Amino acid sequence: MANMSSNDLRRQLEHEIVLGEIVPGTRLDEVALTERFGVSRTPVRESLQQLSMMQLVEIRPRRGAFVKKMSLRELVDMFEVMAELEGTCGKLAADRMPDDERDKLKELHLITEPLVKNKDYDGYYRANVAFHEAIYKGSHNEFLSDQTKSLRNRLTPYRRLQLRQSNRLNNSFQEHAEITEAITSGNKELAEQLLGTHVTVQRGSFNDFLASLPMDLIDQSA
Amino acid sequence: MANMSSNDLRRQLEHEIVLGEIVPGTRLDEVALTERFGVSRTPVRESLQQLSMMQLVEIRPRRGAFVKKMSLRELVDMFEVMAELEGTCGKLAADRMPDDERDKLKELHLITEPLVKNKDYDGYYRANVAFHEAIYKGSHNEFLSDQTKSLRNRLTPYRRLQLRQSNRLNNSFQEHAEITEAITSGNKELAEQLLGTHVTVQRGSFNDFLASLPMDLIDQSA
DNA sequence: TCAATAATTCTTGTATACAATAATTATATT
DNA sequence: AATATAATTATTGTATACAAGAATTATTGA
Repeated sequence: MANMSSNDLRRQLEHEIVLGEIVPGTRLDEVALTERFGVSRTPVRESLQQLSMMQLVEIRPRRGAFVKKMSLRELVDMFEVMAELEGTCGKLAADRMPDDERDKLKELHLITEPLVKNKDYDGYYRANVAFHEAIYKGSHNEFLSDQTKSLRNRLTPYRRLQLRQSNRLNNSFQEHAEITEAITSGNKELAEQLLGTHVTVQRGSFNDFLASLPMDLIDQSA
Repeated sequence: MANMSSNDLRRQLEHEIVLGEIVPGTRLDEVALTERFGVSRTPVRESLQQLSMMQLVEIRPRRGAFVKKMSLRELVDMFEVMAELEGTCGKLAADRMPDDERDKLKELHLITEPLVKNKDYDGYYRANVAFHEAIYKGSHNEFLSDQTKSLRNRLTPYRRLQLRQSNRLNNSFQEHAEITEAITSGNKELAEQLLGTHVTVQRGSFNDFLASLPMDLIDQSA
């Protein structure tokens, strides 16, 4: 398939970076990628250029491509924007979701109850993604939905561990209940407010949020 | 200078697309760009890959790169997000701007008064950009500021003509006055609300907004 | 004359070659 | 032995070469 090699490569690397399989800061050696994917440097370089525009990779002239390492400041800023975007999605979803989508959202929430009970972290993680993406789509603004999803992806490496505690799971489930109620009942102000605080801090303090970040992945140069 | 050729190329094309010098839908021929910039296809292609990730260019496999043409739906969605981002910038700026930035904002607003009087459309256009960017920066959230600026750029080709009427100029000036007052006085709710409506509709109707769009630049395929 | 198909040309996508700079290792000097 | 400098190696950035698919033109047959 044509031109797909550089796009495929980009998607694969994107996936690995977002999932934290390639740790922030790692150098992406062109010839190494060449050998790994069995292609020449041309598509490898094109995929790296793409990733650099997605802000997932930093290209330092004449010294190579590196998986982007966020500073604490950058992360805090990004989480703040994420909160706004999630809030906006919730506000619009509360306004615009048709009945079947509201039912689906309720369902997506309810199926997580046993996952919380069984402390199925991986299961809850996946269900959580589905729940939130249903809200993004519920905004019926595809651009907003894509932007929010893309920002979520960029923050994922820094959040993976956040749900790995039983109390956080319970907390998240509780908040989802309120969010679901707000959206399905069409209370857009409440939906916006709940989702705005849900992302970042899980109703805890800013210090709790900071403490939840994996400091070893964070750029301390500045 | 190293690796700068593909980045320079990207920046130059980005500039021309944002300013509408290259009309949406135009095909970007690789060899033509090769000849124009006096470089080989490699940096040309790399810059096109970059632009495609910025959503300014659409690469159709095996048929080339085209300046992205937005559909009406996409535009409406993007303007809706733009309104939210501007509002958020305003809200945060009202909270976070130090005194000197508030003074600077007042000044940026006041210097537009003669421009409005003299119907200096180009001058007002530039001053308007400066005014809004001061608010973005005032949010003291660089990520938000960058995102907002980038989205504004993507929408620019579809807004260039919006201020080309005397009544719109007056209207914009009047709204800026209120926005400036809200931000400098720290009224964040008002700042958010005013900026949210300022972007899109200039307090007019949705139909007025639609009518202001250059339909010839808009993708009608869907 | 028009439609369908074949031949040709053009363009993209990928691989490779070459040049320039950075990184590394070796050598020399104190 | 340690540091500075030179030589070597490796890696990036750009140009070119080649292969495959799309677009265009020419040709054939009704």
